[in-house]
Amino acid sequence: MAARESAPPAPNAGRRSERSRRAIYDAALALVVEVGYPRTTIEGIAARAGVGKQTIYRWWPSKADVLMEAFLDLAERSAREAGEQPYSIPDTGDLAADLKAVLRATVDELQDPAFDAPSRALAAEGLVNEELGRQYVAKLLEPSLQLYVERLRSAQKAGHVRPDVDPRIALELFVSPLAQRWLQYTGPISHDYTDTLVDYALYGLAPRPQA
Amino acid sequence: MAARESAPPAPNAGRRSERSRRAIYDAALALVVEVGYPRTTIEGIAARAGVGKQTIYRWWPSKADVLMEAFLDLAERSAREAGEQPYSIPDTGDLAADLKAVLRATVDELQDPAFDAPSRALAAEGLVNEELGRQYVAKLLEPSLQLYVERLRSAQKAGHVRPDVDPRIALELFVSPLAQRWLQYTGPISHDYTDTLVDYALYGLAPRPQA
Amino acid sequence: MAARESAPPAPNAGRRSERSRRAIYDAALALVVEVGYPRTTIEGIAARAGVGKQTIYRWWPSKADVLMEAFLDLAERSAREAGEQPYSIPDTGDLAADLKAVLRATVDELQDPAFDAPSRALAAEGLVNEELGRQYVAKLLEPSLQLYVERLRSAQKAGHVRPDVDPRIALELFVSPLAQRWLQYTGPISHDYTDTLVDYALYGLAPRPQA
Amino acid sequence: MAARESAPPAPNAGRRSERSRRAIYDAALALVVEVGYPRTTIEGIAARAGVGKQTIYRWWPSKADVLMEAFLDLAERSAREAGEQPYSIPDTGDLAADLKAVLRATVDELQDPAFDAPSRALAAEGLVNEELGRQYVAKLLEPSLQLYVERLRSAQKAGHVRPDVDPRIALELFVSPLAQRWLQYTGPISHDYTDTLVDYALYGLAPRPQA
DNA sequence: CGGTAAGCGAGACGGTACGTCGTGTCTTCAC
DNA sequence: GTGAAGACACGACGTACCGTCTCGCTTACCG
Repeated sequence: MAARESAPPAPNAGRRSERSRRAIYDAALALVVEVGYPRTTIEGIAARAGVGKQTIYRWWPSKADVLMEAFLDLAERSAREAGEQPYSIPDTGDLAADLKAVLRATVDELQDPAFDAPSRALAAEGLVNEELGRQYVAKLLEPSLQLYVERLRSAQKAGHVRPDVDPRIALELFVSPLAQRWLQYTGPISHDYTDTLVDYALYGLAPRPQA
Repeated sequence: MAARESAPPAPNAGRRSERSRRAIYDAALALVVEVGYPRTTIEGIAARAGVGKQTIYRWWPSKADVLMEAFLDLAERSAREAGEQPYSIPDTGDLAADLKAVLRATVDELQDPAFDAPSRALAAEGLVNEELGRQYVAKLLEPSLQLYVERLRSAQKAGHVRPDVDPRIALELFVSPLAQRWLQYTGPISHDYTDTLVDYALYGLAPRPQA
Repeated sequence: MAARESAPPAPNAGRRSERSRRAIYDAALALVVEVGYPRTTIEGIAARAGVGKQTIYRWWPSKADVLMEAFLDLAERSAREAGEQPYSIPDTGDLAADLKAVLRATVDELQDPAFDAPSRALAAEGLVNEELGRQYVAKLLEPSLQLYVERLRSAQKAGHVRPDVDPRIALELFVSPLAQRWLQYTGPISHDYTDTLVDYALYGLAPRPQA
Repeated sequence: MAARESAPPAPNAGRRSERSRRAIYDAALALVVEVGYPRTTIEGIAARAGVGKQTIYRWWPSKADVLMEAFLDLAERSAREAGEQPYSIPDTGDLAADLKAVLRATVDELQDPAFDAPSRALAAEGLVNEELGRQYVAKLLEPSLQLYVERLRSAQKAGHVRPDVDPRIALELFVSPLAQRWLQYTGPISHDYTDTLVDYALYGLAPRPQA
């Protein structure tokens, strides 16, 4: 439609070296895992990728953007490998069981440094850089959360969730606590823990009148 | 009993300049608000505080630690100003109302840049630096969360919360969603929103058998 | 044959900026004249030359080495400007007259701050840093002294100097006293003074048997 | 007659600690020998002497002045130890022999690091700091040179030196070459060398008419 | 002979410069 | 005409000393 950039001559994406891109992704992810995000530098990435610095600056505006793309690419590849229906929450009819299953899988994923390190790094950058934070949410978080929204809608249709409940808010009852414990070290995360969250969220804290 | 440091000669805290400390706190907080955390530098803090860099390095190991102390000091002073019972959650007997009131106050606080900017900066640093992250939790977060624990225990005694519920986990149902929306920009925060969180958390998402 | 450096990656001299080099030379010489050697700093040179500090550290190991090169360059340029026979001592057949002429010119040169300041600074550094001192001698002093050696050899051939005299030592009789008075302020320097030195050195202090 | 300083309250020399002064002298001399002059710092001297920095700043204006006094003190003590007539040149009637003897002794002294290091350091500082340079000459150099003046005067009376020769200049013919070789590494120094200097200086470079 | 003011060891302070590292821009050369 | 290589201006880092300034303390002198 229109040129995106104005000042720089807008590099010709057609000629872009796929080889370099891959090397940069790999280097960025490896460095974040190995030395941590703050000690990961653009010079370091370039050196490790066997690439000129300019090649990075030509295509990405910042270290965080490199990592963001690298991580999205990683997620995509993982998903592709993992198999069929790339992303969705099972719907067996038993809402509690389905949520527990997904959250258990999430807990496992969060323990994997290859996922934890870059993801945490991006989150950290996003806290302090609103622009990037919103990208993080839009590209990484929200797509996953929408799966919960769908599963909860389905549960509402089946009468297992109150119809007046807003699914986008409801999902936060079990997702946000896990997220916070993970990111901020406010507590240990485990399968038991997420099971409990699901139970509390679905049935509430207040005693049931009859039961 | 035992010497703490070994390499550096352990500065004599008795001789410390109160004047400099105050100036450093003020400068650090002001800069984080004005130019943002990443562009806040130790040199900048020193210059603004009218202090030698060494005076900062003598007493703090890193920018983040300076900010942490500065922010703790700020919180303390605010609390002292604010009044008597420094921190507690009202206990009117109506759990929902009490929680909503506290969360509304928290929402307001999170909008204040003087609180938001440093707090967010520390959280960001903590994501990527586990040591600091745990300090952040221990010194800033957990004390507040304990107030929720107490209030929930009191509610359990009054029979307003199921006795088998773990209050430390329960509080996350309404605190963590707010925290995540605030920190990660996953959604807007408002009084309505926190009210809803309290309702969902207390009464659950699943329909009640009788009502 | 063998790599010279090992730790630093040995900058590529081909890419070196001539512009920066010149600016650094000029700044270094100007500062030494204006504020003196001890108050000439690498930061100051960089600032005045409009150059990053690293550009200095990349090419020179120390302030003294910068100044050494700058001064050598200055000397070379002066010589080139000055004209034809770049460096030599006249040989009119009258040894005393020739030596007096050269020494008078030297006296004049030593009074010029543009020469005195850097030269003295390098000498001072060389006193305390043997490595640099030897460079100073090899690059700056010895070439000039060799001219005296040649002139004295020529005089020996002509029978004006005893054949058993070592010219390399002989020249010190008039050069070193001047050098010491100049460098150490042990006495005033003037054309009369150097004339006297030549006379004393050529004809000795002891009375001549006949005369 | 009048207070020397005006701004500072002029420390009371009567109360001065002799113990500290000695310790400072010793530390200064030792450090200059061990680590070299440029890496000798006032902080280092104070630490090594077990003395507060202020005790140094109270009594001396600069590192060089400390060293100057320390070295003068050392020289004095050495002289006192060495024996009776602290400094003088023998007068056996044989001028050449007497000069050679003294210069040989000087050569030996210049090889001793305890003498060489501080002396060289002060000379270096003096090159670049005229004020100090003149002090160096007045306090350290000139007194020794005066001994040569006297010896030469005596030789003139005895008819061994031409009466029209200026002894203050004459002495430089053998002293300055040695000084330059020593300070600037322009050549090796040895007994042979100084013997040669004396011969050249006394009898000149030009051939004698008769012999 | 007891009080007080000085010198003292100690070391924190506001500064300046150090030498290094990383940024983002620019230029050169090879493919 | 893209990309590897890397020099460049710049800015911040964390360290070392500077010279000044309190702090107790000890020590002499003086009233």
